[in-house]
Amino acid sequence: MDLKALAAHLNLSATTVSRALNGYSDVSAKTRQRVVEAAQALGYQPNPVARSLAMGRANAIGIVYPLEADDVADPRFLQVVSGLTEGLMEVNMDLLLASATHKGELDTYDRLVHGRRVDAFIVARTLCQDERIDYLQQAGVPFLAYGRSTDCQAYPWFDFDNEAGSVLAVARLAGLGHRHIGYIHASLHYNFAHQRHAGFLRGMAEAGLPVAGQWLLQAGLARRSGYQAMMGLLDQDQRPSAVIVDNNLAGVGAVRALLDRGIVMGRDISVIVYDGIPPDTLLTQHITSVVQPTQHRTGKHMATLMSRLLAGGHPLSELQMLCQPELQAGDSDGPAPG
Amino acid sequence: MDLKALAAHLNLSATTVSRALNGYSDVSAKTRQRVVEAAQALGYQPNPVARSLAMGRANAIGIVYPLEADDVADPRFLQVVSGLTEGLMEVNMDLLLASATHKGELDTYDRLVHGRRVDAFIVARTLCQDERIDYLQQAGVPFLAYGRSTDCQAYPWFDFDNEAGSVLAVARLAGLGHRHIGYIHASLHYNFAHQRHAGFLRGMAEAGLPVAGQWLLQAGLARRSGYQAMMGLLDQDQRPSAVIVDNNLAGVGAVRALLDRGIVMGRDISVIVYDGIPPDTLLTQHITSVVQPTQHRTGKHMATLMSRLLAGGHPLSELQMLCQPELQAGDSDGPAPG
DNA sequence: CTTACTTACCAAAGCGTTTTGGGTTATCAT
DNA sequence: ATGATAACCCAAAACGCTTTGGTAAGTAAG
Repeated sequence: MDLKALAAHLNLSATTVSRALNGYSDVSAKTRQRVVEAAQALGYQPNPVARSLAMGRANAIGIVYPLEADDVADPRFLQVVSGLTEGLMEVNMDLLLASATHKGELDTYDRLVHGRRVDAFIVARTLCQDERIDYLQQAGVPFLAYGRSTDCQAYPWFDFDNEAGSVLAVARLAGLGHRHIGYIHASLHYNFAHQRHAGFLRGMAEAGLPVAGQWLLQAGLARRSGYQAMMGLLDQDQRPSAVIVDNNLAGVGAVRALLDRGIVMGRDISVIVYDGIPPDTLLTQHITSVVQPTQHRTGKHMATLMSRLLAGGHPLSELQMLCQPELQAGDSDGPAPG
Repeated sequence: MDLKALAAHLNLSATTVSRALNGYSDVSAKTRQRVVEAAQALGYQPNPVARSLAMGRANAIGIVYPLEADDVADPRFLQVVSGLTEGLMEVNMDLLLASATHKGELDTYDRLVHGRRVDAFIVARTLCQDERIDYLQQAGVPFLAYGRSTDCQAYPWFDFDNEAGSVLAVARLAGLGHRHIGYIHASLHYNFAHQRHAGFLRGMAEAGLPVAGQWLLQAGLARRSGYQAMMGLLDQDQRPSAVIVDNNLAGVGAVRALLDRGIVMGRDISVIVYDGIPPDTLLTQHITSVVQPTQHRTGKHMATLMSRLLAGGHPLSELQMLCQPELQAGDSDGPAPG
């Protein structure tokens, strides 16, 4: 059942049927209804390939993920993708997944956009200085960044207010009387880590607390790495009475380290972790967390931004979205000792 | 740079250029080389959309995953997808990701295939009786199953020899002198669980060992569930001296339960887990495991099968692939006590 | 020197839409 | 009545490729 057949069945031209279905105004209400009903009844579905060819758009967006990165295995990624596909479906767009070695990532963008397979990209895991963004900007390829880079004035992005999240966390601990607060963070090349780190410093300053260099530890984006960082912290002569971990991967490791050492969270030490602790880790305590919208909602938000981007005509302000984090209280923190 | 432009540049017809590039035999070697070189030099890339329209194929395959399932978060899924995209890229196909609620899953297939967005599907997490497979078979939509259903004669699939894997595991434990072997498994509606379970029974029979019903426990596909199952096993009056867990999600939980109880693997109890234990779990021991090709290689294998399927003309035997598992020795098992 | 193949190429007809640039009829003020 | 305006509708071109059904030139066989 193609457009021509439908048109013949209705004694109309293909043009009119097409325009009726696509909401053009030069079709009478009566005709439009007739068309829509017939399309429904006969189960007509436009051929997206023909559509794309005629319109010069692929009606698909691409997402490239690096093959060898630790975070390929990050389940959260898949959840974002899930929300994304759902949102894109509503505007009749497809999501194309491509993989690339880190080295070949730019080539992959090139191939996809040059080959007109996708209309735009989503760039995930943004770095402070991100060559992918530089490349796409310079090549004039539309994209939406999941996370801002340092210089983010000129392109669309979706991000969390990471700085505010850390300020929130510090304020909570300071309110509980903590004066010695440690901080475990991912590589500051990741902008989310950079922002959260900045927020930590600002929060400490606002609370009038000193920042101790030896309690500022960098960990990789991996559970084991967080484990080691926390162990390192615990082995120091002077321990902080509270610790913030800037990502949940390292957070899981950090919490496990405390358990292994028999240190009770909420009593012996206070812990706040970003993004909570996923239930698959078999840790029973409720960790006090800085939380953001669910990954799934995040995906839907990005779909919205994406459709605006492709529709065109939206000012940049409507293509940038900042989500405020919240503090979710658990029982992993408590009043400072003494 | 489109085909016509390239043809004009070469003083050839578009037909000839197209046929030269697509390996038709009615082009002289000299001309073909000239064309290929010019295409290379001018950076010509065929427009896949136009191509698809002309050929009546989408040049894309679809993979639908359920939104609410536990295993959306399964990192292994993403790794398979990674290998898949890589393999498909080589044959110039795209991977389209779609999500669906379990309820709406069949509709999604319908929409994608009816809308000619994809040429074929990959069906993952196959059940013994799988309505998706029934549907696709009956609808005449090409697909490749990742895992067989019970009745798997008539369609293409990729699978592991799960039964052999369990036989291997039992034989190893029996060889170590174990006579009392427990088994924790996922829902037998999953065919992989069914097959592994059958293999367990066969292995026990072949070793002349009795199967104790109270040591045959079902757990969900989740770490917590495996934790609880192992705890249940440990709380019984009589404990087995060895346990096999049929999936690594439950396996992680089971191992954690042993650690929490202070039971030392390899000394107090022997443990074999399917698919190993991912490094993100912060468990230090090397668990003896039934292992399969990496997820990434699995994906590439599936890409191969898929391209055969779409090329047509291959007998079913070349569209079905069974991988043999191996036993990877660790230090979580040891001789039976006494 | 035909006849019959083979080789190397090409014009034109699709593929199923959207878009362009009208055209026809009714409506309305003049 | 008449020109202008609006409201509907449509034929044909375009999108960039593949495929069909040739033709012309060269070669081999009769």
